[in-house]
Amino acid sequence: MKILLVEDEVKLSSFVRKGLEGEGYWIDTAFDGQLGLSMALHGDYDLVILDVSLPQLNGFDVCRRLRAERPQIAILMLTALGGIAHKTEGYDAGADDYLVKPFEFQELLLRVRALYRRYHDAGPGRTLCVADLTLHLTTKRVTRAGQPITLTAREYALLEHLMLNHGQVVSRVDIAEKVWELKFDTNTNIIDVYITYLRRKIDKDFSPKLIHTVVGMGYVLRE
Amino acid sequence: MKILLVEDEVKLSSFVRKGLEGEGYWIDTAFDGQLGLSMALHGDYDLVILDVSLPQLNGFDVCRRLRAERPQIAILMLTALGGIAHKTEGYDAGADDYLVKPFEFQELLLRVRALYRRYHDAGPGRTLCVADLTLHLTTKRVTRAGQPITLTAREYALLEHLMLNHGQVVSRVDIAEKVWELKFDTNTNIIDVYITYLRRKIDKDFSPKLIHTVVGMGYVLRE
DNA sequence: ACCTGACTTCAGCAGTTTTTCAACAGCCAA
DNA sequence: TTGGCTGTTGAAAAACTGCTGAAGTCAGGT
Repeated sequence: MKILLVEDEVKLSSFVRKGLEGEGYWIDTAFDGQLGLSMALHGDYDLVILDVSLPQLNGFDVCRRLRAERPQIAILMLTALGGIAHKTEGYDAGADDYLVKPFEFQELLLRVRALYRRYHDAGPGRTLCVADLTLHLTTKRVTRAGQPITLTAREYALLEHLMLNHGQVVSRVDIAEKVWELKFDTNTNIIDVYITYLRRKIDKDFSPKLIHTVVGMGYVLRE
Repeated sequence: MKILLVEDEVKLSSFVRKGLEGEGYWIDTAFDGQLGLSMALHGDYDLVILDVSLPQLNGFDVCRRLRAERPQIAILMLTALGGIAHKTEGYDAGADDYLVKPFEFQELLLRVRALYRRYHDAGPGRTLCVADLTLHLTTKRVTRAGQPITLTAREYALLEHLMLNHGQVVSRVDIAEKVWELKFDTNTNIIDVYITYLRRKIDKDFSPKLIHTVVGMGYVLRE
C-alpha cells in the first residue's frame, strides 16, 4: 500500500512516516498543498493523509480537487480543529475519515488499516454488487444470480475496474491505462474483444443486461 | 437508504431513530443482539448501526457474523469504550466505522452519510440543473422532467457546454472551439444542426423551452 | 526440452450509429 | 424584394462497435 503524507510540520511528518514505514507501508511526503496535490495526481497512491492547514493550498481544497479527479484514492484528513463544523467541511470535501490532532499513533494506524480495508480489502472481504452481479475483491470470485462465474485474469481486471466505477461511463483510454497499462494509443481493439468476452459470461444468459455501450464515450456497468 | 439500529438503551435508540428519520432515512430498530443479527440477515439493509454492549449476543459477535454473511452491508459500531484496544477489536470484527458515546447527533449523521457515499456512489457526482433538465457530470446521464434522455457523444458535449454556461449567451465561435475544437471558421453549419438535434430531444416534448437563439450572438440555455 | 491447453492479442469484416455536408425553407428587417 | 441569418432535412461519409478465426504467448505437466 502506497501512502502520500501531506503535512507541513516536519516533526509530525517524520514521526508519522517512521511509524507507518515500520508497519510496512510505503510512504512519500509532501510539505505543501500544491506539491501534495500534484504528487497525488501523478503518483499511484492508495491513501493520502492530508493536513488541513497547509502552505500554498489548504487541505480542504486539495481534498476537493483530488476527489474530483481520483475518486478511488482514500483520503484521511488531519486537523487541529475538532468541531463538528470543521469535520463536516472535511467530509463534504470528500474525505473518508477525519482525525483530530493530537492523536496517538495507534489511532492513526487503526484508521489507515480501516481505510485500506474499505478500499482494497483484507479482513472480512469487501464485495462489490451491481444488481445480482457480485464480485469479491479478496477471493476474486464473481457470481451472477448466485451462479459462480469463472473469469480469466484480464476479464477479471476489466470487470473489477468497471465495478469500481459502476454507474459511470468509463472511457476506452481509461480502461487501456488502468487495465492494460497502455499509456498511448496502440490502435488495438483488445478492449472491444474483452467486452465481448465479459458479455458472453455475464450478460448472455441473464437479464437485465449490465454492460452497456455508450457510443463515442466508452462503457458503463449498470442495471 | 434502509438502516437497522441495534441498541438496547431505549432513550438513545429513540433519539437516534427520530433524528435519522428526520433526515429522510428509513429506520428499523432491534433491542438485542440476537434479534438484530436475525433482522440484519433477513431484511434488506444498507447500513447497520450496532451498539457493542447488547443483551443476548454482543456487538462484536454480531458484527463478525454479519460481516461473514453479508459483506456488502456497512456497519457502524457505537460504544462507550473509547480505548484503542476496543476500537481495534471493532475494526477487526469488520466494522466500517466506530463512534464513541456520548456523541453529538451531527457527528453520527456525518458518518452515516460518509458510509452511504462510500458504499453507493464512487465519487461525488456533480449534477447540473436548469429548470427540470438535469445532467450528471460523472455518469453522463441526462434527464428532463424525470425522463431519461439519450444523447450521442457530440450532443452530450454540446449540452454540457451550454449547461456549464447556462444563463449566458454562448457564441458559435466559442462552441466551435470548446465542443468541436475548431480553431478557425470552417464555414459549416454543424452547430445549427446539433442545436436542432438537442431541441428535438430536450425541448420538443417539454415546456418551457430551454434552448434559445440570440440572433447574431449565439445560443442561451435558460428557462 | 517438449507438448498441451488456456489465455491473450491481432486483423479484418460486417453492421450500425454518428457526424458531416449541402441544399433548401423560413423569418425578419432594410 | 433582397440579403443575412437561422432551422430543418436527407443523404453521404466517416467513425465506431461487435464478432470471429487465427496467430502468438505463457505456464504447467510430462
